[in-house]
Parts: sequence; structure tokens; C-alpha cells
Amino acid sequence: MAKQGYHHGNLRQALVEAALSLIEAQGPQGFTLSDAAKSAGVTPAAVYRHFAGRDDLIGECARQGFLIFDEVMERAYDGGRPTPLKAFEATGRAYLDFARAFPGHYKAMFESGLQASSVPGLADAARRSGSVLMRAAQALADQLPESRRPPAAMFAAHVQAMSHGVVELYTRGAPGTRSPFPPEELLETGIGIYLRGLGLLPADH
Amino acid sequence: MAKQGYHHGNLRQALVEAALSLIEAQGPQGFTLSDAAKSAGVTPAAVYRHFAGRDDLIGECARQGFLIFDEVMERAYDGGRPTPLKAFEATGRAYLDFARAFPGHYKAMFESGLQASSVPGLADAARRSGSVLMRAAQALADQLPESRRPPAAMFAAHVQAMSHGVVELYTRGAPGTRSPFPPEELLETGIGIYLRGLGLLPADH
DNA sequence: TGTACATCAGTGAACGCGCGTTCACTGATGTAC
DNA sequence: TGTACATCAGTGAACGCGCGTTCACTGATGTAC
Repeated sequence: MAKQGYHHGNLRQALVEAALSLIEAQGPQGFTLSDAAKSAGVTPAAVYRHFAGRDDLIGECARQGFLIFDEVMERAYDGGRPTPLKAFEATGRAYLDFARAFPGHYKAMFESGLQASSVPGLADAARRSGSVLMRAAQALADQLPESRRPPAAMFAAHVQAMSHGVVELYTRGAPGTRSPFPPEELLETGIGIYLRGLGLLPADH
Repeated sequence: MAKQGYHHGNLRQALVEAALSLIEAQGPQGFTLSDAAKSAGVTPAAVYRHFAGRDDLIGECARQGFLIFDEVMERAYDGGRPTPLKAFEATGRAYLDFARAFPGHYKAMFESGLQASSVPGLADAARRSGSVLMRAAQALADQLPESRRPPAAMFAAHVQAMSHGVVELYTRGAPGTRSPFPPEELLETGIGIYLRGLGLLPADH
């Protein structure tokens, strides 16, 4: 680690990480500013040196989440290599990987119900992270004859919806949503069938 | 209305409806037992004549939601008429309709994070409501040659995931999830492409 | 190198609030005779 | 029909709690000379 800060040594980031752990365990609504402070070894009042309040702290968690998400998706897409199709499928897998690897971030991003405008930089980060999937979808759409080429934005929205649905329904314990298939397999097959429907995969195999 | 109860006249159901309004407006976590009581014109303590506590009240909202959901889906499926395919598509539309028409129920069911075991009858109602989509998927799968027939449960899970994803991402105001397409259109086209991928719709049209 | 001072991250006590829940009660409704 | 009684839905006051937030402070760190 580089230089420590004044007293605590980067309390701001320590609070973000404490909040993420709590959000992961109890959801964004169960998250408590006081608990985050305690778990960072600090008085609740100290939080106000670094954040405007509770929502600001959650917002920062979400913002950092979108940055990581962007990075993960970008790396998975890899500029469309080796092929637009393979790269696209990789981004689908990356979505689920991200939700698994960064559950606290994921919940702060998509389950906290906070408004994008509430934290500076949040809307930007969210928009940027969405652009990877858009580019991936566009590159694939370009391979289709114009007559049956869906708008890339729609295409991207379909995939994101299915990915998000798989995460929410089948990686949590909600009532009536037990599935006999692991989420990874569900998403992989789902996207596969979808791509076949677009004519991007052979109809039979 | 039929006969009024003793003092209030069916306070139990009045509380459920008050809770649903609050959940619709503020989410299951923002929902407050005291507010529900007040909005039903009653003291918080009165709630305990009818429910074990806060979670029990939310659970009852979810349970009733699954009952309505089942009914809505069943009516849309209509025993597979006029064709299994058309009936299947109707259930997809019904999913979104339900989320729109009963947002309080929907949130209690899928966004409250409560365990199915916490309320008697909840798990049952949830399971039953899921069976419609399963039957619809099974009837469609039966039309496919065995070699490329996916398990109906997987099929149903794909559709439910996409439906749920569309609801959560594109009918709410979460950051970074603005879509230029109305949710209904997104879901309709998404399921259409998916069904084409299964070979249940003509490859071109 | 040493001293005086400025800065400001974190403290500790306190606040007002609204929550979920409890408890002894009261008074309207239903029932037995 | 009238009276005495039982039931039990809803009351009202109170509780303990933990929350988010505030404020004057303190004391370690950094800086000027």
C-alpha cells in the first residue's frame, strides 16, 4: 500500500468497502451508516468528513460499481476479438461474472433504487458502462442483412434484461424461483437461442 | 359490499390494501407498519390482531399477489388456445401486464427479499403460479423434434428471466437503464426472437 | 534542527425521530336465557 | 322483547431501540520560520 492518510489512512475508501460488505450481506435497504462506520473502526460522525450522508455513500458504491462493470465488460469484449459473435457472448458471461464477483456493487447499482442524479458522476459512469454492450450489439447487427437487422439498442436491451433477470431470479432465494439449472447455464443457453433467432448462429446444431 | 365486520369491517384486507399502496409507492423496504395502520384509519397495535407482525403483512401481500398472478397467467394461457404458440406469447404479455397493473403485489413478491417459508401458503401460491408458464413451455417444446428440444423448465426460466429483467430495468428509473423502446415492445420482440431461435417461428419474415 | 502555529480528520456526547412491538384497557357486537 | 353476560376488535400509552445527523472539541499531522 502507498502512503497512509492522516489518521486512519484513506477512510473514505475504507467506508466504501465496509458499506459494500454490508450491502452484499443485507441489501441496500438494510445497510446502515452507523454499521459501516463501526466496521471501518470509526465513529458515525466521521463519515460526514467524506460523504454528504447515507445516500451519498451508497451512491459512491454504485459509481465505483459502474466503473468496475465497465472495465470487466470492456475486457470481455476485447474490441470484438476474436470475432464479434464470440466477443458478444463473452460480454454476456461477464455480466453474470460481475454480479457474482461484486455482489455489493451490483446491489448498490441495481437494487438500491437511488436516482442517477443524486450523486455526481453516477449517471456518467452508468452510461459509459452501458456503451460496451451497445457496441457489441452494433457490431453483431452489422453482420445481418438490413431487412432483418434489429436496432442495436433493442438487441442490447434484450440481452441485458435476460442477464439481469437471471441474476435477480436465479442467484437469489426469491419465492417460486427455484431453477434446476445453474444461472451460468441458463444465461448461456438463453443467449444462444436468442442469437440463433437473430440468424447469427446456425439454426441447428 | 357484503356485511361489515365488528368494528372496522374487514380490517385485515384493508391493511393488506394499505400496505400494497405503500409498497407500490415506496418499495417493500420503505414500507412501514405504522403507516399502513394509519392509512387504514387504525392504531398500529390493531395490526397485531390480524398479523404476526410486519413481515407477516408483507408476506400476505405477496401471497395474494401470487394468487392473482396465477389467475392472470392462467387466463392468458387459456388452456393453450388458440394455438400453443399464441397462448405462450399471451402469457409473456400477461407477465408484463401483471407487473404494471399490480405493482404493489409485484414488488412484495419479487423485491421484498422475504423467504418463502416465512408465511404459510406463500410457497404454495408461488409454486402454483409458476406452473402455468411451465405448462405453456412444455406444450411448445412438444412441438419440437426431440433432438433440439430444450427442457421445458429451462425454456420457462429463460422467458421469465427476460420478462423480469424488462420489468426491473425498463419500467423503473434505475441509473443507466434508459431504453428508447417501451417495455411491452422490448418483451414482445425479445420473446419473438427467442422463439425463432427455438425453431418455433419462421426464420424470416 | 527546533519551536510555534495552522489545519483538519476523527471523537464523543447528544438530539429528535419514528420504528416495531407490548399491554392492560374499553366498549361495541353477538348470544343465552 | 329485554336483560345480563361473554367475546374480542381496536385503543392509547408506553417501551426500548437504533437510526441519521449535529456540534463543539481534541489531538495528530504538516508547515513556516
